Amino acid sequence: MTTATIGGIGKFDGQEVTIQGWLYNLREAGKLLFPQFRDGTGVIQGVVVKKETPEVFETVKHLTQETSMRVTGKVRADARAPGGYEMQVTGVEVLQRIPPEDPYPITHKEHGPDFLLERRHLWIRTPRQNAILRIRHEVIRAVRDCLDGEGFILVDTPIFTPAACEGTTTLFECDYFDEGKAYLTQSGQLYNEATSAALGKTYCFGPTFRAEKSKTRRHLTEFWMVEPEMSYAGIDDVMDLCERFVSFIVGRVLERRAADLATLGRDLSKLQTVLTPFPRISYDDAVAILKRKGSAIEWGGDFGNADETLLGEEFDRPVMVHRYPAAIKAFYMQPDADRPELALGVDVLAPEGYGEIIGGGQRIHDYDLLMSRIKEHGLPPEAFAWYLDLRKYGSVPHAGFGMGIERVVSWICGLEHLREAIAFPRMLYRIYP
RNA sequence: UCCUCAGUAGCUCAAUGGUAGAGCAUUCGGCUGUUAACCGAAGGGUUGUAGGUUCGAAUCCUACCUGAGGAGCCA
Repeated sequence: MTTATIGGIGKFDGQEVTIQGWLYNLREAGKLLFPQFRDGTGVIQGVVVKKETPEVFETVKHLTQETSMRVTGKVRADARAPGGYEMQVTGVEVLQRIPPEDPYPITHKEHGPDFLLERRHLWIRTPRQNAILRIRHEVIRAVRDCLDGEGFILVDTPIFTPAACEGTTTLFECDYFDEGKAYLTQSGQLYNEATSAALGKTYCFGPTFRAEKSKTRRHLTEFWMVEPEMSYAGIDDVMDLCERFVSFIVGRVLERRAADLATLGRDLSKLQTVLTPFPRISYDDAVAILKRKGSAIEWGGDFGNADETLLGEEFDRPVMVHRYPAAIKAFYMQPDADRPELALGVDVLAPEGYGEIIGGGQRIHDYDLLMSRIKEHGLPPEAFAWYLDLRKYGSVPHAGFGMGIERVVSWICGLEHLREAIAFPRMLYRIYP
C-alpha cells in the first residue's frame, strides 16, 4: 500500500493510499461519518458509510480528537470536501485513542492566550500555527539562499560571551566555571566584524537574548536574528542589501507559501508591493513627517512604537530611515563625515504598524575614534581589546545589519503578537513549556 | 520598573448586593453530504487566595497571587 502525505494527496486521485496522522475533527450525519485527518502537511476529509464498511464505521464513530492513526482509503476529488479531495475510508489502524475522561484540551472553539500558551506544545498542531511555522521555515530558507547567493559565508558567533556587546542593555548572566560570569549574546555583530575581515562577507544566524523587562507584543527574551556584515562597505551598501534581502524574502513566501498565507487570511496586496527600491529618508525628514502627523517627537529623540507606526503607514513597502543622532545610537556607529553629530545608522521599518525589523549601519574603522567612544560610554577598553585589534591590523570601512526573524515572520503573516512567530516563545513571565 | 485591565464549569463568556447560568467540549440518543454540522438528554462549581463590610458578596473594600495590554528599552 502506498503511503501518501495529505499535502500531496492530489497526485493519488483515484488510487487507494494510506495516510499517517491524527484525527482533527469528526462530524456525524446519521449513517455517515466525516472524520477529518491531519498529518502536518494538510487536512483531508474522510467519508465512512455504515452499510458499506460497518466495522470501520463502529471504530471511527468513537474516536476522539487528536487520536493517532493510519488510515487507508481511496482518494477522489470532491468539491464538497474542504481541500478539494476526500478519502473513502476502508481501513483504520488506531495507534492511540485519547480517552474521553481526559480529552484533547484544544477544541475548535476560541481559547484565551494564557490557556494556549500553557499548551503551546499542543497548540502548534492547529492549521493556523502550522501555517505560521511553515512560513517561518520559508523565511529562514530565503535568508540563507539570498545571502549565500550574494557570496556571504555563514560563520556562527558564540552564544556565551564574556561581556556586553553594546554595554547598555540588560544581559542574562550565568556562571562559567572558574572564569567568572558569562552572558548570553545579545548580538553577534562584534564577532561578525572579525569574521568579515577574515572572509570578506559573512553572516551569523542564531538565537539572541535580551533580559530587558519588555512586556509588549513586539518583544521576546529569546529571538532569532540574522546579521550580515561586509568589509569595504558603507551605509549605502547596507541599504542596497536591505532592500534586495527583504524583497527577496517576501517574494519567496508569496511564491512558495501562498496556501499558508491564505490559511492566515493575509491580505496579499500588502505584500505584493514589497519590491525594490525601498524609500530612503533621513532622520531629519522622518522627524518632519512625524511632526506633520501630530507626533510629539523632537529632534534628537528616538522613535517610539507610535512613531514607527506613523512612519510605516506613509509607504506601501518598508522604509529605510538613515543618519540618526549619534547620541541615541550604539558606540561603534561611524559618524557622518559632513555632520559628525549624526551616525551612519539605518533602521528598516515595516508597514502596517509592525515597526523596526532591521537595524544596522556603518561601523567605526578608526582606532582612535573607537577608543574614545568606548571611553565616552564608560565601557572597559580591556574587554574590547580584541575588537580594537580589528582597527589596528588592516582596518577597512565595513558595515552590516541585524534582522529579527520573528518580527519579519510576524509582519509577513499579519500576526497580532510576536509569540506566534516562534514555536516556543520565551517572554518576561513565561518560560513553560 | 511604572500605568491600565482581567481572573466564575475542561474552554469561551453571562449573572452589576438577594436561588450561580449559556454555548462548546465529554457521555448517551436521533439524522445518508456534514463544512467550528445540527436536534434532544445527562454529568460537570470552595466564583484566583486571604481577610473585611453586610441580614445576605461572584458583585463592595484591602492585601497578595496569576495573566493580558501599554510605556520605557530594543530586533
